[in-house]
Formats: sequence, structure tokens, C-alpha cells
Amino acid sequence: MTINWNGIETKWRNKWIESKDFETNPNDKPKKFITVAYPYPNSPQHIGHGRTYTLADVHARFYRMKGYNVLFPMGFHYTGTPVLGMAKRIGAGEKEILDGLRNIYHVPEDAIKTFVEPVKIADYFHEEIKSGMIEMGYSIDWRREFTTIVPGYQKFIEWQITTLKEKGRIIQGSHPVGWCPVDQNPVSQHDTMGDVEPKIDDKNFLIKFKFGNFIFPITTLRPETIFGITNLWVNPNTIYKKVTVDDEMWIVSEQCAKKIEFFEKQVKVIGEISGSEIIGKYATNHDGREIPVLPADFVEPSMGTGLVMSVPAHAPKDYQALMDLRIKNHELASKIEPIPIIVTEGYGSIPAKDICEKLGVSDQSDEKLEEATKALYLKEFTDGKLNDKCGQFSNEKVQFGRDKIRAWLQENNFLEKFPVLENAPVRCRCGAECVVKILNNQWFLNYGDESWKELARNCFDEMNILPNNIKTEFVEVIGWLHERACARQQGLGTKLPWDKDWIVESLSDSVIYMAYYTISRFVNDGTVTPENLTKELFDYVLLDKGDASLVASTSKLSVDTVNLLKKEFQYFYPVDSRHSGRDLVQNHLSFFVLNHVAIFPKEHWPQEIVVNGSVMMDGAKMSKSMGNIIPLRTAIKDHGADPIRLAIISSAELLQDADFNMESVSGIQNKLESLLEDCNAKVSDIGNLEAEDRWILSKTQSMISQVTEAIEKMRLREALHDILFTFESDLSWYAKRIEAKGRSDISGILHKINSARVAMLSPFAPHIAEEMWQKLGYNELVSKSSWPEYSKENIDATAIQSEEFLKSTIEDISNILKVTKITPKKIVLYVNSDSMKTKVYRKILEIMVGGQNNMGVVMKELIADPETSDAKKMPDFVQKVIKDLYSESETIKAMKLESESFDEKEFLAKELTSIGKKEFGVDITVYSENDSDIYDPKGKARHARPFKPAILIE
RNA sequence: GCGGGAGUCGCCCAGCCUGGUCAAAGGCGCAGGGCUUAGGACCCUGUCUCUAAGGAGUUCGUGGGUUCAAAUCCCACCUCCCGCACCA
Repeated sequence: MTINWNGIETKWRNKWIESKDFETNPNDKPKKFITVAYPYPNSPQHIGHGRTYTLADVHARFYRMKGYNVLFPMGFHYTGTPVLGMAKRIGAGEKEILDGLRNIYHVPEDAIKTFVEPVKIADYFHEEIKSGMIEMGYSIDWRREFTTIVPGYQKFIEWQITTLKEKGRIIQGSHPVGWCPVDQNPVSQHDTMGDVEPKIDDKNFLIKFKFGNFIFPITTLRPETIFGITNLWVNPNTIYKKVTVDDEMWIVSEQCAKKIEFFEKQVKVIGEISGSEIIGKYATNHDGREIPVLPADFVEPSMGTGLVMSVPAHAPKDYQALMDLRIKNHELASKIEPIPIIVTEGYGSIPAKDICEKLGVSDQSDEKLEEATKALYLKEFTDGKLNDKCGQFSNEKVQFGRDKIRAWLQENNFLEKFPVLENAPVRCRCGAECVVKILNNQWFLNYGDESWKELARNCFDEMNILPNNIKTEFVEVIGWLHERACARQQGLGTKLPWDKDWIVESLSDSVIYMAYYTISRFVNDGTVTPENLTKELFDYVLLDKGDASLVASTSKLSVDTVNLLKKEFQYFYPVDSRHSGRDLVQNHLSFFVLNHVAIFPKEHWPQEIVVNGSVMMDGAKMSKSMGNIIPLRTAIKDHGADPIRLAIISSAELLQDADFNMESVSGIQNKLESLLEDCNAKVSDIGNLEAEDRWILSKTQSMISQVTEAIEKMRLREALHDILFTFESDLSWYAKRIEAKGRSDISGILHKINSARVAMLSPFAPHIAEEMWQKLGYNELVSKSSWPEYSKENIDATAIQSEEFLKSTIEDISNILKVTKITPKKIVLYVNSDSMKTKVYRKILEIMVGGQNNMGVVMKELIADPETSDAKKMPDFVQKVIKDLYSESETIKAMKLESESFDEKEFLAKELTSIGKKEFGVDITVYSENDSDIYDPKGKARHARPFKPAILIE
């Protein structure tokens, strides 16, 4: 039988939609509010995106069956800049992006035509993604859907950001950004050629030297080396500019003069001076020392200020340049000696000299100098210590001393920040080379605030984080988080209410929006309009502040409506579970918590975060350039939604990267097909239970308990595994037993088992589970049925334990046959009947179930008890029993202890003969050790131990 | 550099928190058998080494340690992956 997946899926999806099953309103039942980070619609979703949503959907469906009133909503995050960049590129007719849209995403031509308008791109992919979600069978309440640029949402964001400001969480300050001087805009990855992220190095500094009335500003990553300066380097072939910078006069390269204009400085060129004119003169450093200026060709005017300070003891390039001059008998250079200021193990007094000699550097143009610089820099940073040349900082480790020296210089106006683009040159898509610009009126969320962090920590302490081992990462993130820009100058979104030049940044308008799901339903159905959503209304509904009638009048709503909104929010909040990918741990998920604790009272803080890993495709990372992206909708069409859901879930535990491949999809399809075939309507009632019936029914019970617990901890792979495979091996053992006995009266039992199994499968594979449920003869939907209840009373300890006994006996026989390669003519079993052995066995069992495993201790306890003191006569037996019991689970041991009067001989004689005959093709005879008519030609019987019959094979 | 994570029997991947149920689940692959006109699918058996009695030996990145007992706990080391911000 081949399943028409899409056909089945459409059929059941329509039933769900018809019965409005997933539309959730407050009622008397306990609620669960499960949310996933909404998507940014600038491309169709692929299988990787499907993972988070699928996990959340399983979660939601599970709790629905457990009897909760589950709200699982969805929105679309339009806020941000990527679609702006896309629209621009599409407008410019860029081939690369157009090809991508046509060939990878299969966007129709007439849709592409509209894409010059950014919102149209978002609108198109919004619908595309939504369709995919519906086709995947996600149980979403679509009545609450919104995008982040609709007026109602914007009202909500205005309220959020105003509230944060009122609570003192927002501050203003300066911040460096990558900037396009032509477009007059900040640039991010999406705005640059080759999609490079402009990386800003703000550990770069400028140190000021006096040169008459002028200042020589010199950039360095190592401010501590000022103590070891011997000279400055200037390129004799460069014409430098004399410029006024605010109220100082600087000498810098032309390129540098342009850069510092973007640092909020008033810059004016007032003259020129050539490098050769400066050479040979002296500048003054911070402590008044005279520093000579020497020539060096390696000085590039485009780097830093176009001037370089020389620390030959610690900078290989400086050392080599100095040596090169000495070789040419440069008079001044010959007098200069390196000044060592850092002591590092493994290096002599002049480390730069050591490393240059070690690597065999020939001259200052030698490429090996890069390597030397890097190696020495790192080594001195991690291991080096400042020496007594460094005054008050001597004896400090470099990595700590550097910051102190930096701060000290800054205080005394010898140092300023000089952020640079680490990966320069970065080109804007317009072609211009990007610069670093310092924005001085940027708005920040003050995540660095210790009191705020403390609140977040409190929240994390009480929150359930799944999987638990990612909790430490959250704690770390909260630790190092500091001010974060919350506004930007372009892109879609909501304007800052108090400063309309800025738009609320996209990671800041997506942190508490789950609250808006409780309101959006009423906006969407017209109960309220965006104009009604006043600050007073939000305060009342979300924070329980103010008075209903007052709020009603300012928001122009009835008191009833106002209270309806409030009731809805108070019913559904807090968020019970937030699902997201692990890449969002360091930003969205942490901000989600920080913003909740800043705005809401404790009872509305999030309860749980579930983090999942990403999806790989055949072991490789999915990427557009690799061409291995499979759009989710294509995959659904080709393989069916359920197989894809299961393939995603079954390939890895929560936090692991899941590997998606077609083999696993088809494996799952086959599995589901055979499961469907196994589902038949009940044709008989359950009659008298035999041993194997009691066993399989007990197994079903423990399976239910196991699966339920696994899902509660979101160990979905494990749960699915149990449903699909562990169950299978139990059932096949059962089938074997049934067949050996020639029974045909088990359809009632199988029906019962399959019902539980299908019900548990339904959150994972909801469509096909409905089909199975129908085949099982049910008229209602499985998604509306109750989760199978686990009851301990239905577990028959004796049945489980005795079936294990049967299995292990058969295993022993097969083992012997395998090793001896005998073809058996006769199999004889001898069960223990010695009452002393039984007593000792039970006593050992008792001791070991109590947790004691030590042979010596067990023996002592045995001897101490007069009932079992004879154990000292049979140490071999005791040792073997302990060993037997080591390899048994705690539950089996406990069960053995529970089932007191178990007759091994009767059981084996009754149950083993049928299956034994089938397995080994001969009759099996069972004797008791002390039977008078015993057949025991080889004297095997005395080896019998409780639950371990002796075996004779002829 | 800072922070997080991983290394398991051909491959993928469980187990580690809570030590004994672990020669270590499951899937894939491979080998043999069944089914089939054939192929596919499906089912059974095997898949570290040795073993003519249900057993033994050597394994979980490397080296130490704790323990009656270590894949699991502790220490050190090696290797690899990911994130580091104004970007969704």
C-alpha cells in the first residue's frame, strides 16, 4: 500500500479547520500558552525553520490532549532592514538576487515585479510561510495573527518602549557603527558588497604626542607600549595635512583627516607638511621625553593616522625597521636602543629581536613579520608582565595593565578611542567605501545595569530551561550583556514616540509581543480599533494599573470591553513555554526575559524556554550558496508533512543539530505505512488474559509513562523512538508468543494497544494518526481524544518479571547452541528447588534492592541472619547470584521481590514448551532439581539457581 | 581573547546529570536467509575479538585519579565546532 500523503493531510486539515479546534478562548480549563519566535519573511521557510515550529506544535498538541486549553499563536516580524536592501537590489536589476528568487524560491515573475517595494517582499513571503505552516499541520490559532507594522501592534510597541523609558531602562549615548558616507546610512551585512558584516574594532586607540603647537596622534592596539617608545615612524613620501580638530591642531594623513570627521569632530584642513620635513625632528611623549622621528617606507597613510610609534623591543616590525636603518649606518638610528617593558617567559630581554631571529626575518619588507607580530602580540598579552619601566603599573600582567594604562592616559587627555573597520575595506552596495561613524545620540536599552541583570537572574532561577544544560549559557549572557542600541535610522517598524527620527530596532520590538496575541484577536475582529489602544488601556490591561471606567473613557471603549481584554490577558499570561533556535540564546531569548522582568510583575514572567539546535542537510550546513536548501512546502509536496515532521524530530535530541536526509524520510514513510496497516477496528472483546497478554498490557502501561515523561521534558526524539521502535520490538515478541501458541483471540488486546500508540503518535504525526484512529473505528478526532492515562495498578509485576525470565532462558539456550553449534535433539531444563538457595536468593535480592551491592557486605548480612547463615557454605552461589542481579534493572529486581510465590517449573512447562518448540524445533522437558523421576545424565541439575535454570542439550 | 558545546563499536546518533540494568539502544550501511518473475519494499539473523555449554578478553579522544565497580565522577592534556552585538 502506498499512502497518498497530501490527500490524507488535506482531508484532516479541513476537518480541523471546520471544527475550529485550534481557536482558543479563555475557559474553565487550565491553560498553556505556547509560543515560538515569529519568522522574518524575506524568504520562504526551509526545513531548518520547520524544526522549531514542529517542536512547539508537538508540545501544543500534547498539552491539548492532556486536557489543557492551549493557545498556540503566530505573527510575522516585518521590522528591520533586510527587505529594504533586497528591494534596492531588485530595483537595480541585480542578477544574483533575481536568479535566487526565480530558481531557488520559484517566485512568480509578476510577484517579483512588485518587489521593488520592500513591504511587498514581506507580504509575499508572509503568505508563503503561512501556507507552509498550515500545510505542516501546525495547530495555530490564526485569528490572532498580525504583522509588526500594523497600527495596533505599533501602538503596543509605543507603549512598551515608553514604559521602558519611564522605568529608566533606556539611556542615550554614543556608539560606533559601520557607515556609508554616500548613502548617509549605517550599513549592515545586507548592505555591503559580498554580504560582509562591517566589523568594528573598538580596542584601537589614538595616543597624542606634542610636536610644537601641533599634536601627532598615533594609533595603537597596545597602549601599554608607550613606555617602550624609542622613536616615531613617518613615511618620507607622504604629504601630511595640518588640521584643526575641535580646538586642537593635529598633523595626520589626508585619509585620516577624512575618517575623524565621522567621529563627531569639527575638522578643518589648514595646511600641509611633507613627511621628509618632519623626519629628524623630535616629538614629546606623555612624560616629557623627546622622541625622534625616523623615516620608514612601511608606514601607510591609509592606516590609522599615517604615523606610527616605534617600540622595537616588542614590535617585530619596529625592530626590523630600526635594524635596516642601522645597516645603512643611519646616524640617529644607530644610537637608539630598544627599551624592553614586558617580561615574558620563553623570551629574552628583547622579545622582538628573539622572534625575528628565530623566524629568520630578512628585512622590513619580509612577509614573516606578520606572523612574528601576531605570535608575539598574543604571547605577551596572555603571559607577559609589565616591568619597572612602567612606573605605577610595573608588575601588572599585560592583559590587566593595558586597561589601566589606557584609562590613565585617557584621564590625562593623552588618549582617545579610534575605532576602525577591522575587515576594511568594506564596500557599500552603492560602491562607496564604508567608514566608522560615531553616533552620539543613539538610544540604548541599559542591559548593563546590575539591578536589571539581577531581576533577570531571579527569573532564570525559577524558570524551566530545556534542555537544562543551556541554562549556564543564559547566566553567562546576562553577565556580559551591556547597553544595546534599541533604535535605528532606517527600516520598517515603529517610530520612537519621543524622537521620530528613530525607529524601534527589530530585536527590541519583539520581546514582549506575546502579550499582544491576547489583544490582536479583538483588533482583528473589530471589537477594538488601533485608536482605542491608548497608553491607559495597555497599563490597565497588561499591568493592572488604573481604573476601568477612566480607562474606558480615554480609550473610548465600554467598561465591558476593557475588562474583556484584561480578562483575556490575565487568563493566558504568563507565557508557559517559549520555543526558539539556539542562535537566539544570546539575543532574543535573553532580551525576552530582560524585558519581561523590566515591565511585568513577577506573576507574568515567562515560565519556560525551550531551545533547539539547527538542521543540517545530509550532514552539511544549509546555505543558499551550497544550493542545498529545501523549501518546506516543496518537501511537504514531495514527501508529506508527517514524514517530514518525524524526520526532523527523530534525527537528534533537542539541542543537537539535526541531520535531515531523504533516507530517513522514506524509512519513516514505510514505518507509518505499516503502522497504518496494523490498525484495524476491534472485532472481539478482551477475554481471559494469558501470561503474554498481561505482559504486553503492562508493557504498554510503562510505555505510556515513559513517553509522557519524555514529552514533558521535550525529549521528543526519545518519545518518538519509544512509540515507533521500542513498542515494535515488544509487539514482535508478543506476536511470536501468540503464533507459537496458535492463538487467534487477541484482536481486542491489539486494538487497545494500538489505540494508545496512535494517540501518543498523534502530536507528532497528526494527519496520519487521524487516519489510523478512523481505521481503529473511532468517530471522533484523535486530536480531540485524551492522552492515554498511565496507571500503576495496571502493571502486572509478575507478568513482566516472568516474561523476562522466559526470554532470558531462551537466550541462554540459543547462546549454548550458538557456541556449541549442536543441532539439538532434546532440551532439558532443571529449575532450582532447594529451599536454602531460594531463601538466600531472596535475602540477597532484598539487600540489593536496598541499594547495597558490595559482595562482602552482602555476605556479612547473610551470615548475620540465622535464616540464611548457611550462605557461608556456598560462596560461589552467592557470588554468581550477585552477578546475575547486577545485570538486572532495579525495577525487575523490585518486581522479583514483589512476586513472592512464583513457580518456575509450572511457568516454564506451560509457556516455554510452545515457543521453545517453535524456536528450536524440539520438545523441551522441565524438571525440578529434586524430582524423583529426573533425567539428568550429566549431573547438570545441581547448577540450577533461582531464575536461572540449568540446561542440558543433547 | 571571552563565552558555550562536542569527541562512543564502519557512519549517524543515544547513554554521562542520578556509577553497577553497558560489549553499550536505535537508524543507516554491510553479510546471510525469507518473500518476489526480477528489482524495490518488507520480515528474520548476524555485524569488537576469542570460545563445542549459557563464558572470557579488550573497548567509549589521551593520560592520570577516586571507587568493590567508571562511557558515566574528579584532574590534566589533545582535537574539533559555534556565538561575540545594533543583525534578523
